[in-house]
Amino acid sequence: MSDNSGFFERVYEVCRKIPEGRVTSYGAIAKYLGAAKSARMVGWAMNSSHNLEDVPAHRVVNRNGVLTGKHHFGGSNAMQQLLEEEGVQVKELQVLNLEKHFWDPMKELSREN
DNA sequence: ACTGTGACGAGGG
DNA sequence: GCCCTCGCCACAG
Repeated sequence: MSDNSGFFERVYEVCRKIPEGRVTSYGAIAKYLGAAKSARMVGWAMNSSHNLEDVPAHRVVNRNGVLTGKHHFGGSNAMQQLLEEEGVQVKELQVLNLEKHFWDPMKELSREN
């Protein structure tokens, strides 16, 4: 834990901080890590975190609010299912009321919390 | 050491 | 307003 030796570990940590019923974008996480241009790396990091149950990758969607990574969740709509179970409305792999469910790490983690 | 990749994002046509 | 292209940067082979 806290093995911030690599960029990936950073992503994992932020993902774990995502509260239930909330979603964030790869770009938001990347920006929080100081690498806004490495949004792609965030998603890729999730690929490695795929084995880690501590990382709720299903709460991470793209800027469009689309469950882009659902394809990596086992090929089923497990990702959408999980989000709906948490109270996030999802329609056709797209999160409804994204702004309402959006969770900004920079904003939320920036505060005292 | 080098190249390719990749669950994105922003910009341009 | 939608579709396409480019950029980007850390990690794996």
